[in-house]
Amino acid sequence: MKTGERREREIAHTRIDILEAAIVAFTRTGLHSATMQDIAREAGYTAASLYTYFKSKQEIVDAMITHLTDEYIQLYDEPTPNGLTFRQRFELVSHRNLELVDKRRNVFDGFLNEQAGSTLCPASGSNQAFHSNFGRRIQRLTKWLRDNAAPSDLGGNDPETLAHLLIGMGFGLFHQWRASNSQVSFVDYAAILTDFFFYGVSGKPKTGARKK
Amino acid sequence: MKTGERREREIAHTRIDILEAAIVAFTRTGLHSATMQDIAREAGYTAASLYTYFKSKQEIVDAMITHLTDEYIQLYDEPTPNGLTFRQRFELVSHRNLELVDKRRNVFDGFLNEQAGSTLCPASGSNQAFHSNFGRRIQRLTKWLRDNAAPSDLGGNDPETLAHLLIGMGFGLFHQWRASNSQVSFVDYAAILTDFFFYGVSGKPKTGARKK
Amino acid sequence: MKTGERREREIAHTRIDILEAAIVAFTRTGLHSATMQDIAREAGYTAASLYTYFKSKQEIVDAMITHLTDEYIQLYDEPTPNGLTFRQRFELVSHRNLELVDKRRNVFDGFLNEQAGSTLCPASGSNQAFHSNFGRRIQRLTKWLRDNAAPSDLGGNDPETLAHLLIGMGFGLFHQWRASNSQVSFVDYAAILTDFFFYGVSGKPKTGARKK
Amino acid sequence: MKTGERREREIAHTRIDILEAAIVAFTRTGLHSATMQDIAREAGYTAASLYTYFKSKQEIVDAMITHLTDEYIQLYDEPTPNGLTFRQRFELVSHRNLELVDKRRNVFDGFLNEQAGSTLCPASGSNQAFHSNFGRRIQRLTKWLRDNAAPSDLGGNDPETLAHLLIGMGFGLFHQWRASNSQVSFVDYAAILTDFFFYGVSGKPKTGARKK
DNA sequence: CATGAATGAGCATTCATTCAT
DNA sequence: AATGAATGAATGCTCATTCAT
Repeated sequence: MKTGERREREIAHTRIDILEAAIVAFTRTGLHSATMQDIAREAGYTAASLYTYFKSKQEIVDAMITHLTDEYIQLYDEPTPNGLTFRQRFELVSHRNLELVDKRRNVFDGFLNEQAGSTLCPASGSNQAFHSNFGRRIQRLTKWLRDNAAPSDLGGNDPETLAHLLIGMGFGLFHQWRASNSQVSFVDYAAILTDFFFYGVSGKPKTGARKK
Repeated sequence: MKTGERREREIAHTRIDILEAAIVAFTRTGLHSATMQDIAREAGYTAASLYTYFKSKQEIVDAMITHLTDEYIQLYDEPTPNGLTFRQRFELVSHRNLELVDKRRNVFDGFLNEQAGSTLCPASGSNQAFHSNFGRRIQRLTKWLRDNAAPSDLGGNDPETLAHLLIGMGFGLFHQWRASNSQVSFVDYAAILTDFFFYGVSGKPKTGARKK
Repeated sequence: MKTGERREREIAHTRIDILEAAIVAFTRTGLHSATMQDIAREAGYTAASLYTYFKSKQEIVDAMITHLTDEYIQLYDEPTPNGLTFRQRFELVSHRNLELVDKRRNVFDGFLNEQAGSTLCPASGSNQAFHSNFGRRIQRLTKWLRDNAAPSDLGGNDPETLAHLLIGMGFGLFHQWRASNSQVSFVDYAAILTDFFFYGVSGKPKTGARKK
Repeated sequence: MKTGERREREIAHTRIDILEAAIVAFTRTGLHSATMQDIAREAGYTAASLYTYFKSKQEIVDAMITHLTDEYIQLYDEPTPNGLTFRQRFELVSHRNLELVDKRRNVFDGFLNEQAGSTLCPASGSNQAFHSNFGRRIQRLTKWLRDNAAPSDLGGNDPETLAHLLIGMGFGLFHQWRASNSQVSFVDYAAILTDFFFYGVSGKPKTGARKK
């Protein structure tokens, strides 16, 4: 007889399976167009069964967004080698970041397609979940900047503003990558992102004046 | 009896009216949630009447996106005073840009809410319209950079990449603006955008070393 | 072009048609079992069309109950010949009453079947409508008793109590009639009802003591 | 190891427990709205377990109706003191009757609410159970009248008709009682019922004229 | 025997779209 | 040209019932 604990673990596992299936289904068909049947089919269940694990479609959507956000946030919790400069840490984390986006590229494709395709279309209640989760991303990145950069490293810029700029830049580069259809991995954009983040269009100073 | 030309002008006018109504309806209720009746009510017609001017709801959505993109693109066609430096021209255009976003803020709110809320949800094939229109924005901005900046102004960066970064940054700042609930106008972010675009976090060089 | 008034009349007419169809459907299949499709089929529409005239299934149910109650109440508003004794008026109205039940026998069959079949099963919101409409029946009958009987005619009994007893007796007799499968019309029970109402089991006094 | 007999007794006991739970569940939520889970929860089982004791939900409903009817019928089998007049016996049995209704008031509330609320809604074939059980009530009351009343006591009325009238009157009074929200016990209506049963609205003859 | 899990069969409701007037 | 009315096609969700454990 399974212990309650074990059962709970199984349920949690099934929930994750369903969420991953939902990601696939939503990514393929769109957040709104994807039906419970689509998700169920992808997960290997019938639509009715999903209600054993989630109360409603909305709950699945919300949990999925939170799931993706959790995954993103964990990225900043992974340890980094000691003794790196801020710029080196930045590049490392950017690399991880783009790596994750690459892994989840379909999700963002969906995002670009639907969102852009629509350019607008606030559903009903999902917004809540998205909003708070977008906020969580911003906050985690903001905290990372505060923890890893000296104020002088940020040129006196507000870390929260920089977080918004960075996430926006990520979207922009992602779009270019997808549009280019090139074979390069998205992580290769980390260098561009880093350079631009530190120096903008003016580029790294050529003179040796940057001693410190 | 109206001439064919006059009729055509009237039809074109009605189409624009409907598109503006659609923007309001979609912005209020969401791209997917907004029904033909919602749009019709906003436009002062009945749902059935919309079919006189558009073949389907999708066509309205597509036309609306194109309409908004046209509006955006025109922004770059407005004349600018002569004798400005690149940075001055950049700031001026950024200002116009954010001004337009401010005017259409509800549209972008919708975008952030629904899209982000969903983070994904590609309709079915409609995305085509978005995609091509997003591309048009990128292209126009890219062209503007090419026309207005000397290669050295861009630090050797690819104008198209910069266009992607800029549009992404715009989204990021817009989100911060909306989340902050402050009374500042969005156009005030033009300075931040400009500074960051030119120097990244390192900021404008303080020393006179940048003579040349 | 139809005037608004004429349109309204048409809508009202269609609503009644649907209610009558609903009575048939509900009577045949049961209040809960009958689907919107059942009602629509009976009314010659599709299920979707019913929503043009009613907001929900519940609204149809409520309107139907009210419709039936209205019909019942009107029965007491029809004029009666002058110069009748209370007993004569009572018998006349009873006659009309049973006549209506006869006409609507299927409705009451449904009532007996489902209700009895279940003997209990308070749905969800329909109760409200039923309750208030059952109350309306009681009140109208109570008023009729007050208007048509001198207190001495009622032997000092509370008219409202008598109304409850009468309606209950009607149900009881109806059940007997349906169970007996006899060819007699239900209106023939009016005499039994009247005799019992006036004298109970003791029956009409045999002596001529019932002068004036 | 339990003997087959003992097991059978246990099963029968569990069945009764489930039926009582069903009464509570149906009474609370309605015959149709109450789900197997509702019943199971009330009975301290899971829905699946109910199928060990009953073949289907319908079987539970039917058994429950029969259970309630059995309880009602037993009422007439309880001994009554000797030497009472018919009227005294009638009043005694009426008292017991209303007492039972009082005890089961929720059941009848459900009846009034749902049934009346619907006024119709025959399930599908379940009605059979109700019908036959309603008939059993009538028959038992009819038999009681035959056993306890001399033909003259009934004024020559058909006992079966009287049984229908009485049960109907009971429903009518019950409704009044519930609607009045008064603190009186329902058994207090026994006097009204008795008086009306014997004399109708004309009331007990005041004069001694009713000799012979 | 009890049950967690799974499911098939339905059902009310919505909505883009058509068409006669 | 405008619209009231009608509808086909979906969709989320519920629930009685089954079955392996």
